[in-house]
Amino acid sequence: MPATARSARPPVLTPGRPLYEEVRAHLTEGVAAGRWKAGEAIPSEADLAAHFGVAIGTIRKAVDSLVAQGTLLRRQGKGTFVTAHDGRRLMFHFFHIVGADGAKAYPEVRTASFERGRADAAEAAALAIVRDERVIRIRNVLSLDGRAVIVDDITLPAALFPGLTERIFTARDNTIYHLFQSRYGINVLRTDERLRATLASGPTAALLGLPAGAPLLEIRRVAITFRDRPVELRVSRVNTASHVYHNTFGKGEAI
Amino acid sequence: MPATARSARPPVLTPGRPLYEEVRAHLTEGVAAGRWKAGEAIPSEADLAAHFGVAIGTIRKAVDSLVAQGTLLRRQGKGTFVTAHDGRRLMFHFFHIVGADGAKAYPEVRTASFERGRADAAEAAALAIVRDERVIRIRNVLSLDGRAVIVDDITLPAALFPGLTERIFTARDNTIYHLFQSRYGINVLRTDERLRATLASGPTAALLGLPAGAPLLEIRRVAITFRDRPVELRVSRVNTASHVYHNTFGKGEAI
DNA sequence: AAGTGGTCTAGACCACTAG
DNA sequence: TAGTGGTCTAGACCACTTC
Repeated sequence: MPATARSARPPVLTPGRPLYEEVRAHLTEGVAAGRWKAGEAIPSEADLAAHFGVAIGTIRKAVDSLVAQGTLLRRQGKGTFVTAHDGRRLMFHFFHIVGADGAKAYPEVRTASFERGRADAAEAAALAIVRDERVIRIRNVLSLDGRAVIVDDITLPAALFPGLTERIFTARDNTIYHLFQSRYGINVLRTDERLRATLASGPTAALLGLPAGAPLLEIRRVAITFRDRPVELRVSRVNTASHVYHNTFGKGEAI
Repeated sequence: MPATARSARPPVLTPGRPLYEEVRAHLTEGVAAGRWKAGEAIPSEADLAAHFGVAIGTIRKAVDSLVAQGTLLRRQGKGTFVTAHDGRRLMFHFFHIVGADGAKAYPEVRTASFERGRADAAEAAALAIVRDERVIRIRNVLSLDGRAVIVDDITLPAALFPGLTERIFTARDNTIYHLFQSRYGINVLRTDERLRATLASGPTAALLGLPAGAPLLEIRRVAITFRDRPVELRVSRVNTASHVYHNTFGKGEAI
């Protein structure tokens, strides 16, 4: 069959852009809409090819990009699955504090406060909501190697997290992004971070056991899901006396 | 022709791993060895397919990964080129300081000192050289919007940069990584960064016009080329009063 | 018109997982 | 043994660049 003679396909694939992009968009929509939930398998490549009326190679190209993006996960012989945020996957995808020697460390989290309020101007701008919209504010203290090292101030749009209580929040046995996903169907796709150096003061200094004037690394992170929707604002203050923020650029594997 | 009946191919492709990985390794080797220089075109996909004795689709898969890695660059209708570090490509790939409002800014660079010396223990460890090996130390002051904001202390293994003088270094009209590439054939593939918060003191404070005790963001970066070879150690100290370090994780494009 | 990369097809066989 | 993803082929046509 020549490449141009496409057979009839149930879902309308609007022309103008490559088929694999159409397929990719449909798959992404399916995940975002919860048609396939985190950890579940999507249909086999052969089924998808039949469903969309395209060759299996086109399906593979679409799935490839979603695997690269982190939305899907392939397991040879088993199937293709929606990525689940358990198993510490995003733990280290989005947590970049390591020991000064580069050793990874799992933080121990304690929730210091959990309150409801209304968005101020900065929060509203970061979360793409209107001012005075309801938000949830959480303060966590993270310890590494038994010492308090990080203070996290988290702001969530309350509308996205109905029924979230301190009890539910602290009872989670996994990362916060896993909670987002398992309870609210929110997949964090990417984060945007801005880092500054500041000086310790007030309650933050006290929580970290530091004198006023000690240097702190401040990380202002916005977590983003499908359709560029911000779902979380998190301001972290890190004592970098014995831990550092670690980061690599470029996907170059050795030859 | 069935998939298993491969025709004779001049370069021996060792079995055991996928053909496209073999091809990828050969292409990477060619770039690393300078067979095709930065900005030059590699052979066409059809030529490569004939040369390696594989299908064009296999070549495409190998090239795809090198394009994703940033080593190669495709231009439809023209060819596939070795990425050149001019045109500010790596400028913003590896320079992450932006205005507090997120606006990109081009730094103005002034070289404050250029000296030769011998590696101390920390430099030797970071650059994978032996202690007391010859190094070049450069101190740059970077200004954004007319104000000194960053002090860079750069350490280079002298063996990798023969004949590098302050005159050559400061005469460059482009980024330092472009100089690495154009004069020494060194392609920076990736960087490893560790960030801490520190306090301003001594000459750094003076260069930035800050009082002692002001908070500074310290970035310790190692630049890495093929075969995981470190080629540069750079310690940057950034005044984040009106600029921030910006960073995103996750390649998620909107649906 | 010729040459390049970009998309897509149809089908083969291999490697892994499960019943 | 059946079903899944992983690799690879051979060839078609399209879109872009250059002459």
